Amino acid sequence: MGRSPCCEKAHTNKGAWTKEEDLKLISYIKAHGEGCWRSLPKAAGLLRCGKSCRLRWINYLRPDLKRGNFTEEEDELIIKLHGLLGNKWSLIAGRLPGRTDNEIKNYWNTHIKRKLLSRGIDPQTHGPINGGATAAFAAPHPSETAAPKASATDSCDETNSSGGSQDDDRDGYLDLNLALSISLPHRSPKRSQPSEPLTSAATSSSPQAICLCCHLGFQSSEACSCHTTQNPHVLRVIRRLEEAQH
DNA sequence: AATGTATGCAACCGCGACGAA
DNA sequence: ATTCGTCGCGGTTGCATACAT
Repeated sequence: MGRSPCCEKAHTNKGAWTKEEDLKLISYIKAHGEGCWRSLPKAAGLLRCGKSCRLRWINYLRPDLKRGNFTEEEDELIIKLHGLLGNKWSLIAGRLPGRTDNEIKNYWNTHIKRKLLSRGIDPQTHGPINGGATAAFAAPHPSETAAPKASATDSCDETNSSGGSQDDDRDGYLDLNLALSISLPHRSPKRSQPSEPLTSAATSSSPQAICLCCHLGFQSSEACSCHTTQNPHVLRVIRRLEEAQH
């Protein structure tokens, strides 16, 4: 039972994008918006698969991209977020306006890993390279657990009652806005209908609408800004966390 | 100047999640 | 409840460039 290919590979270009292809993609999206990626290439006159178009747009052509070097503040933010979220590059990117998950992932692998190693910090555990001492950013590492999404929430609910070193662990995050009101970069209309009831549920009526920082026990801190978010995607993330718990 | 090696980045691949039928 | 199509994510690859010898 094989999976059908995402596109007709025999008639698609691969590899680096040409200026002409870029222009076609940009002008099409400017005119029609980010619609269905699968049909976009044909409509735009591109011999590319939809995935390739999406990637090119998100990682390179989007007008709101920053480009350029990462600042020291961005470095530190990425390190902290990675300590909390693990290799969830899209979530990390959501906290860094103008940066893409791919860019951050590359930057992590080429720069920050080395930076941490030079500090004597293990880039995966965020703890000291030698010795099993408590990690510098000791939030449960999603990539190290069997159920990453559940672990993030479990760490909140369970450690709140069990105490432990949670308070110590939080110290590294207190200056972070962890209301993962992740401004997921451009969702397709199909998946983020403005008319979806999620918005209102997230902001007012639903008791389920609790931001991740609340889940992590930060609701009494300045880090929590769930009450300010209007982003329906917040609830999407939260809902998944909720589901993972049950 | 030529060659080898390291580095950085763009792009691809495979898989899981999700919604619609 | 199941299947199918699509999207998005994370890991990996491969090319271009920089740097060293």
